[in-house]
Amino acid sequence: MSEIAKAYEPQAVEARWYAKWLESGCFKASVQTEREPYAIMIPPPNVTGMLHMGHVLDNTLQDIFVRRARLEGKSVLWQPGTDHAGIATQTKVERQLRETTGESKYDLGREAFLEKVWAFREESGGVILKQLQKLGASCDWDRTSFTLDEHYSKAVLEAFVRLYKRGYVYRGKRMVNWCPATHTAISDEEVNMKPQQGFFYKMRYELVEADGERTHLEISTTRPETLMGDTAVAVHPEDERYKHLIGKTVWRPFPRAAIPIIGDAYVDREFGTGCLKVTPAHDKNDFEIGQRHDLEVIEVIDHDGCMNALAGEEFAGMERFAARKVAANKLEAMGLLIEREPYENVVGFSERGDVPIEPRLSEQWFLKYPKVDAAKRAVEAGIIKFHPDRWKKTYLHWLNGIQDWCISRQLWWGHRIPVWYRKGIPRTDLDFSDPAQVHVSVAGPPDPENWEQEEDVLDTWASSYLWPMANLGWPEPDAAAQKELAHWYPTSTLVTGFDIIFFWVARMIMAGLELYGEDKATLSDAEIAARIPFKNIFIHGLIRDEKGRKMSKSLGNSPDPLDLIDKFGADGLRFGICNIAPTGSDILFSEERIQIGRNFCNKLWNASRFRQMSGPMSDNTSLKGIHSRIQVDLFDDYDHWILARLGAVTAAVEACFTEYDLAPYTHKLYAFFWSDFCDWYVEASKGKLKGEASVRDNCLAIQDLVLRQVLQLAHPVMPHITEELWSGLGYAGAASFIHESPIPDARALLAEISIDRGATERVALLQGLISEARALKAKYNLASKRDVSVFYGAEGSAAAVIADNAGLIASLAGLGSLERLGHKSPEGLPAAVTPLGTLYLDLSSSIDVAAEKARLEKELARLDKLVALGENKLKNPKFVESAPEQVVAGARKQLAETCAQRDETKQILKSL
RNA sequence: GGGGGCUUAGCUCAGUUGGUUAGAGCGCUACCUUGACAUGGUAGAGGUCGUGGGUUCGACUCCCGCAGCUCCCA
Repeated sequence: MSEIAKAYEPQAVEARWYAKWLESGCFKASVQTEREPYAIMIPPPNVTGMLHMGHVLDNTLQDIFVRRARLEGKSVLWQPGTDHAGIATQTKVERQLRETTGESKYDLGREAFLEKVWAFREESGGVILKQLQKLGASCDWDRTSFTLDEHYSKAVLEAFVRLYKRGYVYRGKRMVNWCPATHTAISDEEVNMKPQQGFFYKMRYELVEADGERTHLEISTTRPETLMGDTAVAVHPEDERYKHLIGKTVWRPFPRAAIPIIGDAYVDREFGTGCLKVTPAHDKNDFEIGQRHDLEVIEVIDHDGCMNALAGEEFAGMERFAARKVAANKLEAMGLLIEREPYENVVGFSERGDVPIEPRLSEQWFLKYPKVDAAKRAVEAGIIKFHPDRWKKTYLHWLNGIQDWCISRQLWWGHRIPVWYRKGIPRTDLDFSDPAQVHVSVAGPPDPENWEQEEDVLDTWASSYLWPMANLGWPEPDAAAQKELAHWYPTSTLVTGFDIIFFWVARMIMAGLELYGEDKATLSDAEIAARIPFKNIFIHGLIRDEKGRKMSKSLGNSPDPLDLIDKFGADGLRFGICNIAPTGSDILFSEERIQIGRNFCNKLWNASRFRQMSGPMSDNTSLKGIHSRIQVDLFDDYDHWILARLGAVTAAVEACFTEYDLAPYTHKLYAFFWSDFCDWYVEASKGKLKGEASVRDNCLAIQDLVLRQVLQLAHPVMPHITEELWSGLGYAGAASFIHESPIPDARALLAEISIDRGATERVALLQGLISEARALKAKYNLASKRDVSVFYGAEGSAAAVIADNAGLIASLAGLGSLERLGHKSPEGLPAAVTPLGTLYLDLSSSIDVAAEKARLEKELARLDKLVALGENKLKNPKFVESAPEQVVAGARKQLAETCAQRDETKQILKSL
């Protein structure tokens, strides 16, 4: 125990305790079967990423959960790690390369380029984890995992091979989102829709054989550069204007060719002219129409976004947007362009390359999702729970419309797909069912010289979807890993943002259901429960700036969390961010809004310091010891009241964790500590601390109990300062940390202390009286005077309560004297009606009668309204009959009190 | 077009199965440096809970319609 410094300096305190925690192995996870297991797998941040506000929120929440679990005596694992972030990392290194040596990855070749990426990761790969430590994250760092680690890679390839053998993985030519800038397929989730200003081109396609008067069809499009790939024109089969033309042909202008007119219900008759040009190679919907009508697929745009030879000699090699203008001009020259109408449409942009994506037909690897029904069942039956619950709708909705997942990426940085093709056979001629031609295994073929490996790598999500299993030793756990799996799998809680429910959360669930255990077609609920990767999913919002905009580098609206830690302390930032994180979807961030965290740290610090200054410190090393110093027979009303409140806040915080509803956590803690304890209890204690030793020591013991509990309640959200004060106030025995003492629940906390409920009610009345007395003084500009005389007009029990607490009232309200009115006439004195009778301000000087009258009349009007409200309610026989007794009694009591206050106010008014 | 969410004080949000006279933080106003804390204290102003119906003794809360905002999917 040492003297608490005057000012709280978070930087020094935080660094010191974090180092001690690491040194003492406080975060180390170990299987202790006698304790309840609790495990969280960190959502792996990008290995080369930097800490941003989203990480701060996500990891603060996880740290809160695991630190609370440690306080509850559980056997805790928080697994850290990073993912390799295929496309993000690769493009970063490519850019670096281009800027430094001017080389491209092709100049270096695959192997040498990958060496560069590994070097980059060695250099910057640990940064984000170090930043998490600054935040106070209590991960078991010795277990830090990386998706390209040897053991992890093995798991990824094993999963691929198993899924392939079970028929879920296949190679196919399909429409994908192609990023022409980075030359890879990307997932739907990596496509951002942006409104774009363009033109709606109306053009004419001549009929091969005129149909009476009609010589052509008018067709609208935003993409004339694709017309060279048109292989049909579609109309709605029931469109009266066109349906007789179905089966006839029109001329594609260039390269000139006759293409069929087909009928397909996909066509929207209201949209444009009702005629749709069909380019199966360059539009997802057109491709599907093409499949239905067996249309030819002509690719005219290459992987780099440039036109190819099939588009015609004059277009070959031309960039696609240049080609758009040229194609339109050419149509115009041919007299086939009717108009260019300015038009805004929504275009998908590649998140990585920031260029419009090109729907493109390409050979890719796909995964048909396994265990979709079981994945739905798991959530519908509550085997996995979303918090808040409503996110399960989003999850189920997605699973209901699920489409095969394109898992291949045309990148080098990632898990190279474990498929080998026999040399000498053209890829297009391969028979995938023949193992002599296509080899699929983790180890590769025994005669590698005769094979060449698939060039593509797996989508990063197709590795991170194994995160919970693979980090605990799947698929080949050794003896130790088997114990860990048995202990911690399924993990307890996944903490993540709603934006990755689809591409991470749902996929992890399906992976677990399919791969964790034997190959089984259908699963019972018990099997589902054993295979799922986690039991609870805690979904939080995304951090936006105070105007609701997404945080981004280009807007410059994203603060550096490390700056914020410097400014507010890690604990301050954590408390602040947690305090403004509602269970809704977005969190509007501003520094102003998290100052509360720093202020709360300051308050906690100073209240602790004040305790130390208030009187001698006794032995605080055990809860039992503190209990033994508390003597209920010495309690006054405030002592009963504060302990009742302490029990209530303990139970409320516990409920936050059992119900996964963290929103009230910081709010309840703050309200209890700041208002109940500091503003009322400590203030009320000040007199007692100067009085008799037995009363003083009892009061100090109660403060010790409250502070001890508050530190433990607050520890999950503000670990450093609570650890510091835990030791500073002497709660730590020899070298013990705060989390090593199990947090008592409300029952254990109050053990043999029986709370007088009557006392807690009296305190509420006294608070009302004191507030009124202060307000009365303030109205006469006497707020700062501490020698004001006040009379009270109460009778009976109310008078007794006032008399019993006269000293306290005088001290809290700043009164020189508080006396019973007796026979003295209150006429002309300013008064305030309180729950404990009327107070009169003893003013020797004259008062502003008009102002006083106006004030009281306003008050009277308010009371009249309330009385009418209460009377009407009680006059209604149905209310009296059907409402619960308590509610009716409460209404009666309230009405009586309000009536008394009204009458009293009337009386005062009359006497003025 | 399909689905979700939101609408409560100037701002950001709470409000637990319907039950007293709707709360907090910030901001604002006035007063206060009183022996923990000005990152503080005391008091105060400020809301017909988006709108129109319905159910009920009773609706911020449940149901339906409408309006506005927002996100996701196509």
